[in-house]
Amino acid sequence: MVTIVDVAKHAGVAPSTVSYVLTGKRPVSADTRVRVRESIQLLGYRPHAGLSARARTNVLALVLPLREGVHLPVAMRFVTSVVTSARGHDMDVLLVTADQGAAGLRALAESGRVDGFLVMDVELDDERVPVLRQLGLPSVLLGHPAAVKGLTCIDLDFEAAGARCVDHLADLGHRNIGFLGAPSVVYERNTGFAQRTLAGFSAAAMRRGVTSTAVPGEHGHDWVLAVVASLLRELPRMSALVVQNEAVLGQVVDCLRAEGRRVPDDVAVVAICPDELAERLRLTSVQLPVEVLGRWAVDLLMAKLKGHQPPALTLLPPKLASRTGSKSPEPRLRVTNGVG
Amino acid sequence: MVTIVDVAKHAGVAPSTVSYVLTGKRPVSADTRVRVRESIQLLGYRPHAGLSARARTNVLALVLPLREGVHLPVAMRFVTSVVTSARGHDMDVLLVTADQGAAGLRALAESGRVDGFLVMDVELDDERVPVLRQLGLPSVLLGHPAAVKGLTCIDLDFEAAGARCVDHLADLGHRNIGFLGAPSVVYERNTGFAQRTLAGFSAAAMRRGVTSTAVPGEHGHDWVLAVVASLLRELPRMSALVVQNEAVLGQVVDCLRAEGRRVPDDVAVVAICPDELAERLRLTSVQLPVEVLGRWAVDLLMAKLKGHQPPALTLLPPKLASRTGSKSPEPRLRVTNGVG
DNA sequence: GCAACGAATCGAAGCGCTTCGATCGTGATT
DNA sequence: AATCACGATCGAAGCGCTTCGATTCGTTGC
Repeated sequence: MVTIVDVAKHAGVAPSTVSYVLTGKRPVSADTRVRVRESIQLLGYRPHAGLSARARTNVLALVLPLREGVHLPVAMRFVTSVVTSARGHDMDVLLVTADQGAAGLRALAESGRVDGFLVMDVELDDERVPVLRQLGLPSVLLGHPAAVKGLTCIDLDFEAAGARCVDHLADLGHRNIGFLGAPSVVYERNTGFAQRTLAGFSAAAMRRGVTSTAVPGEHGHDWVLAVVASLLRELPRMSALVVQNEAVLGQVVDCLRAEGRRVPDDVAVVAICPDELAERLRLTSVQLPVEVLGRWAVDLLMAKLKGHQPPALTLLPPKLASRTGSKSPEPRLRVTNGVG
Repeated sequence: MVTIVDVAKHAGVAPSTVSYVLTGKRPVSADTRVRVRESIQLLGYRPHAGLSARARTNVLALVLPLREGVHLPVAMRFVTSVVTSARGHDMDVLLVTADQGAAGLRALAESGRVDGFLVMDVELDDERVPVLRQLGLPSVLLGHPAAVKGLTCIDLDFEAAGARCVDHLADLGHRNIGFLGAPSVVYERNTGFAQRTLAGFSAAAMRRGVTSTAVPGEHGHDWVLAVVASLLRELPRMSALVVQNEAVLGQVVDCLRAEGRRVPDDVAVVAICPDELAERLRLTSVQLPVEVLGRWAVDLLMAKLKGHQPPALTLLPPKLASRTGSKSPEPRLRVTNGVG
């Protein structure tokens, strides 16, 4: 390993002089500066990251707490999208999955190992937000807390998404609509997307004069059975169900059928999930545009790195894809090409 | 800022003892350990990683060149597996997707940003291998080059996998077997898994006296059509086809059907791919145990970080899952729970 | 011609942490 | 009882880098 001392020796100066050439914290004569630069080049010296490191690392941190209730396949779609986008900007991605919370963020920022942060799974009152605000590094949130001032956030408009489901179903004549959401831990954590969807759903139900019930959706087959049963008990005339829970979506449909309800004839199911999943199960859905969100988030971060100041909040309007009428033939494998 | 010295003073021990409690590199009596832990807790001490050159960064680099022919969904399954395993060892993952080759590896190692390397998409004569050998940092290859001495590699035994497909089909009486492989760029790069599978396939075909033809499988619907047509032309009596190409697998089956061949009645298709995909298409397959490989790779790397010297090459025996006989009902969503 | 000045550079003392040889108690072995 | 062995702990020497007071040395002002 080439150290600053090696460079100093080679250039015939003191290590501190090399340091000053690197940091520019004290004036160095043009002559010496050139000589030191040459030695650095020649020896292939790279300052040890974390100590000097005011230089760009070309690494962005994707902070993704892998905690209970996070649906891994969907999370990984985000990762894929972020990684491929980052690649287009010549950036690598540090996947920070250990949840050390705000302290972890600060430590990472101070260690100088990354150029910026992409933060996922944001809670309404997230403890990491104040830290992000005062941090020297730029950051973008995938999802948004209650107060977004001074931040840069991008998210699907989940409130509108929840409302959109109700409106769609109410337009079709449904008067009793259930809502099966994320696992309860997600609500207990006050995770933004879950709370907002529910709020949008509830408000729209009230506005449209629709009777509704909402329940969280725990994982595990027995739980799903119980949850579906309780929905049917609480809302006997339930003719439509909105599901925001990728992990149990398929099981929910199965359970409804096991209870003797035809889907979608007896119970119309609308999912809020990535398109592919809804496509496979042939369910009407509000699309969760994972790829767009991931790419956009990276673009926003790169813009901030270049010194721009993008808007505090970018909300994508929800899009509903109706899949009731046309019973397509056997679902087909969606083919994704490798990256060229 | 709370330093290790503060903790040591508070606990009434030497700083080195605190360090040993933290790293576990030397035994510390249970009594002392508890006391030190309490002081750490009480003072809110957070070790400042990255200051000392020898400090662990708790980051492992997952080197995954995102180049043509790499199938992203499968690659991301590896990433998922690696990330969740790494999480269990309190490690984060730096996803290095930029293909700067050997130079990039060296730069990364010298920058001191990672503790070790996990290298994917390994070629038979990979330029990165000599660098990995002389690097100070431990590394594990997912896949293996021609010469593995001094390395640590883990891989599915693709040669056996190729042979296994032939044996299975030959046992069923097939005498004309096609092989549809990865895109041709993958072979041109001399990527290990592709070359080995083909070698195993060919050798087994010869051994069993089976007529065979092998073609690479480019992406894009028109290409697939052309490739399938050419296979049927070259091997008119082809009654079985081995496919090692996740990206076009579904299309291949579609094209065969479009050509009037029933699958599996006229043409038995055996895939080499992750189980889930084969399950969805209801195809017999040799399983590509992505999750196991990823987890095992991380375990190997952690073992090396602890100073152990695992075997140079670990090969997983291929497992064939037969899915012909039982036509299961409508494919069901495979549910994966979030991480708890 | 000599002191004062300031830019350029040096040397050494840290930074917080790891690591290694040394030391200090034990209990077990002769 | 003296010795040994060994686990637990300490002290000090680094690690690569920054930082700051000190030291040059060529200018300038008088």
